[in-house]
Amino acid sequence: MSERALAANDGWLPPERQLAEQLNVSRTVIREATKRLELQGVLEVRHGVGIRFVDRPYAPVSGALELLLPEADERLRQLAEARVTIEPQMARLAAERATAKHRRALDAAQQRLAAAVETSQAIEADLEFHRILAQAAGNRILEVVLESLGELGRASRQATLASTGVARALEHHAAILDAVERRQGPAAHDAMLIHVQASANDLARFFGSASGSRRRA
Amino acid sequence: MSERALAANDGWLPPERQLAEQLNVSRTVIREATKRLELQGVLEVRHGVGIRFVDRPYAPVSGALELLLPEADERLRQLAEARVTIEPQMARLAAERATAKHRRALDAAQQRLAAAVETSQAIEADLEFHRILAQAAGNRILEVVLESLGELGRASRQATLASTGVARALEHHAAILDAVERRQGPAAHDAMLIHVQASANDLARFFGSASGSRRRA
DNA sequence: ATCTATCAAGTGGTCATACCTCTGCCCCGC
DNA sequence: GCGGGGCAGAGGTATGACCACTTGATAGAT
Repeated sequence: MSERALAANDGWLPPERQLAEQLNVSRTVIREATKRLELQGVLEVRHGVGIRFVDRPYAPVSGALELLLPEADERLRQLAEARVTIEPQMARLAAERATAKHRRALDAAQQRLAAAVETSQAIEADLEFHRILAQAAGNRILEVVLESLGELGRASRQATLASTGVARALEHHAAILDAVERRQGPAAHDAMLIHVQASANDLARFFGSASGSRRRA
Repeated sequence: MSERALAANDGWLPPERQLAEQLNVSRTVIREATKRLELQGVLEVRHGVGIRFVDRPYAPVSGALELLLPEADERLRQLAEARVTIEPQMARLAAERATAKHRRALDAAQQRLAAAVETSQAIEADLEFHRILAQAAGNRILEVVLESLGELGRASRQATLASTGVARALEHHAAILDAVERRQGPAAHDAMLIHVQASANDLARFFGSASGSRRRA
């Protein structure tokens, strides 16, 4: 418990054995602690490699939700519904609170989406756009929840983006972006509502189940 | 690995040592597993007593959010904002989907709130009302998220309920309940919006910070 | 007889040590 | 130059002992 202790030059922690000695506890308790922190999304433990810091506050949330809804199709339905519930409101907040930095980042994500050639790149750019919007909204709670939902729906985005192409997503994002630039909260809300409802409908069509349209918010 | 195995007559698991033997693994791995499951809200481990099953799918979520926003006042602000964002929408879904069973349970919670003498009883009845509403909405994801938020805001409810009394909460709940009975989604939405905005304003006043009113949803 | 303090059994929590498994990288042979 | 083998070091598991906490039974005082 001296000098640099567990300072971690890069994001890596000292080995478990060394850590145990530094903290004057047994390796057992170190292991239990790392396990907890891993589940909390603070650490990542890699067999044969080491332990490093990460920043995934959404990990516990997606984990819990995944465990909660094992059946993929019903999970996606509720996922889409949750997004329709939350994202438009969040877009409104984002439009009212976004700083210049946020707007630049949104712009960059939009350009990355336009330039994407691989589907995976498009997905990442799409997620990034929504993530920045959540950050701009200035509510960490909503941000983490949405991030978790995005994580759970990564696979579904694969399906929808592949079937409808990125053109429509680009169009929708542009409308949202425009509302944010003009600081028009309600407009951003409506634009986002259109966007997520379209995604929900795609998903419903993809699975052929019931569902349908939803009204205002 | 025979007979009743880890059947758990009541909700209790066999002791760790016995469990390890039954599953042919060391106690170490049993302990790591229980730790994980405890953090997932599936088990509760009590020193000197034993391990039992619980059902707290919201535990990881509240844990993550708590770790995310250590400062109490800012957390409560964002908490209130998140509730304003989500709960009205959820009330609308609940009004559209509630079964007779749900309506009876809401009624019971309402009566319990009216009959509460201790503040703690009132808090539980209040939480119960919102919980049932979330269940009626038929979206497990939103339900878990809201449950987590309720868990985090338990302390704040103490303050607001004590300062404003239960009378106003009863009134607001009655309006929501009425809308649910009549299956009026939008009415339920609006009634809930009034309710959570009032709570948010109480909180803001309680802390004397900035904040203020919020428009529609 | 009742109440209280003490104790003992059983539980999870920690420790120490040894060994297994996986990963990354160096180094040697080709 | 390149590819494969092996080595060092990381986390993963196994074991056996002991510590700390809860609970309830039990012996004692009142």
